[in-house]
Amino acid sequence: MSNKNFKVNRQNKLLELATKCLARNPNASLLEIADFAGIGIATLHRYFPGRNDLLHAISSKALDLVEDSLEKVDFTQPDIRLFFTRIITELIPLGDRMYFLAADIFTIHDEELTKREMNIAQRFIEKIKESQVDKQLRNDMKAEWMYDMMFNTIFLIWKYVHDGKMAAKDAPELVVSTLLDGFRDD
Amino acid sequence: MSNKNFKVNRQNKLLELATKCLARNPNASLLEIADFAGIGIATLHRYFPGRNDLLHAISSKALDLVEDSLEKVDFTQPDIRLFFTRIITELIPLGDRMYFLAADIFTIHDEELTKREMNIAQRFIEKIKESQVDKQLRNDMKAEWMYDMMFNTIFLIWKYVHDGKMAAKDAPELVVSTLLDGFRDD
DNA sequence: ATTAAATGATATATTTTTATATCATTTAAG
DNA sequence: CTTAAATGATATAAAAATATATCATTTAAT
Repeated sequence: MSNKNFKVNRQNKLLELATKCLARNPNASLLEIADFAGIGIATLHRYFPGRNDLLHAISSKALDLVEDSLEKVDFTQPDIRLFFTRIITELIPLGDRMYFLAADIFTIHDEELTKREMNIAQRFIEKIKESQVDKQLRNDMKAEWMYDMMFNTIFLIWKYVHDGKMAAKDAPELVVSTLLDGFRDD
Repeated sequence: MSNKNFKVNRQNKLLELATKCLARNPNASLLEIADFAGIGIATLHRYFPGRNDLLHAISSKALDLVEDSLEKVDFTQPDIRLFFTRIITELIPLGDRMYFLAADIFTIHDEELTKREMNIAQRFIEKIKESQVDKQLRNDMKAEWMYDMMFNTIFLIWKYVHDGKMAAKDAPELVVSTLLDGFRDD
């Protein structure tokens, strides 16, 4: 039992390092990934039989993290600005472990993963639609578009934080204000 | 002379098809690219000695297209909304030929290309800064951020148009309004 | 301390990708 | 029509990536 947990933790650590390596160079070979993680190529193959298995595990883990984040957020929060701030504050620290949900390259065409992604999207889109009904958000724009913009913007701010162009603590406010208020001076 | 133009046109056509192929599958092999373009792998190598040469040419061509688009746009247009609408209308039809400027995967670490990208960015950033001074755009946000958001949003709408989620003609207004006005209902 | 499992290094095999060479056929120009 | 260049198909070489096997060493559990 504790043995199994040890293995699981090691696997998680490996996943995290593999993710970081691939975020730096999406074309990294398995050998490069193993070196980066400080393990032998043989061990990498023991944990993940093939490249696809690794990519799938990374994607799945990324979805785990997002799902966990959503658990912590109150979707009944009536103020959409507070809601957005809360969720984005939660998501930003996930950093490059999220890279994979954005980069098409890694998209594993897997029914289960796609389904999970769609479920996440659906929760947001419904929340957005509610806010459209009660006039907090514009009604002349599709909720799906707003959702995609939100995630797209989060990916952009991740890069900013990663590149040191912005402090993580300032990120949520910038993202929320950009999305809700736009660039226009009023 | 006309012989040379024939070759150049053929090369352009090949570049376009290669780009489309890579946009669909960024890990496409050279053989897949050649097949997609309906030419032999030998011919592909004749035009582009190696994979990097091809990627470099694609990136360069993409920058050509953006630069050409900028040429058509009046940067002295004082109304920033009209300016944004104009430039985005110009950029959207470039479609997946632009994919490469967004996807990190293809980033060729090439001084010349980086320089050209930076020049393009600089023109926009200066325009944005001017609009901040005359109170058309918010002053509490870095111009660089607005620029990155703009391109990021254009990439997103490209996907929408490509996937048939949106008519190309409706795209510019949505992008401009999203960026300038935000999601908030007011 | 002993034992069994896991690991990393290494060697090696397999597969895939990239690159080059050859040649008959097609194409464009004069 | 003739000629020279360009092309695509094919073969093949070279390189890179992926996968498997072996084994001495390390590690964790008892």
